[in-house]
Amino acid sequence: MLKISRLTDYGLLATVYLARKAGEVVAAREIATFYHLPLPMITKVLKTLHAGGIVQSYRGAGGGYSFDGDADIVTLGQIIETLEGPWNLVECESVDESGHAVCSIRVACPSRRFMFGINRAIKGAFEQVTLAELTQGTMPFAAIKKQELVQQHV
Amino acid sequence: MLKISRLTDYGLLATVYLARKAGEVVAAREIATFYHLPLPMITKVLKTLHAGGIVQSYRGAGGGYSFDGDADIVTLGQIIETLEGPWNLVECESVDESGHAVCSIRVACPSRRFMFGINRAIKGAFEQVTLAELTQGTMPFAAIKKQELVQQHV
DNA sequence: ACATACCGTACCAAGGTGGTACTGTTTGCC
DNA sequence: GGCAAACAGTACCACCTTGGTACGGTATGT
Repeated sequence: MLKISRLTDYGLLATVYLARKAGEVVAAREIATFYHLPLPMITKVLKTLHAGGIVQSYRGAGGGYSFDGDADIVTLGQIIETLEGPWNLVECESVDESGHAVCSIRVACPSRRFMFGINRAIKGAFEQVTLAELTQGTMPFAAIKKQELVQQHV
Repeated sequence: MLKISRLTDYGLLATVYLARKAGEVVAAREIATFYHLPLPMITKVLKTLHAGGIVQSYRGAGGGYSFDGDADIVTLGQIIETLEGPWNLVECESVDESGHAVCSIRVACPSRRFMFGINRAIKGAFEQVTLAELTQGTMPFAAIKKQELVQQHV
């Protein structure tokens, strides 16, 4: 239905929270209570973020998570990719376990090229928003200009 | 998972097929066999497209569907909106039956503004691709330029 | 030792999606 | 008139994803 999952949304909130306290070790519980969200959800998403290398984790008493990276380098796209996994707008370009194309009418498909392009445009939009901007709460709105980069993808 | 549903995909294919034979009445069966897709799926999606005013329908023997409009005016965005219904990237802006905001932390949410912007950017991307272009198979790639239209949405 | 807090995995209910079936209604044609 | 073609509407179902929970394990500071 063309929307990001709630889990991904939680992940963004958690990342922003950590980025706002960059370098500081914060327990998952603190984030959960701050946003009034169920703790298991936050921990689950933080595990994923850690596995993806977005945040660091510290075990044991006094442990927690922290964002130690550069908020100007980490992008919204990276975070979403980490949380949602690799995705495509349509299955056109997706392949199954054996590496074969999923879509059977792929070569003759009239919408594939467009979808591929829009797919990239959307990913590009996510890629151009940095965590720093998310954290600051400013809004460098990404507009889409047609014919900006006409590409005949073959 | 941030992808359009397969039904919507079918709908795009069907619309393009009709647009390529603009004015001509085509049976659903013809479209289904052309794309090697299950007939009930195609009929279902064509009903939706007709209900949304994208295509015309003709009942009875020799009936079918046809695209009689202007392919330069109909946009990909309109078709998707018809097929998927109104959507938002996140639930932030969605409201329940009584008109209240779904999201409880809405006012303090750090990602809302961005999501709202990206939401619009994506919709804008869809809106800028016309059915005519889809039909021709050319690809006016939509690029996203940051800071193109900085908007401080309140 | 013990409490804190992350790790891994498994589980479950609910909702959405993809697909099918069936009955009705309209219309062209013999 | 009768029949077949083709859309209309609705209901149904299996499957998968999603949101959320539970629980035992491990690391660590006091």
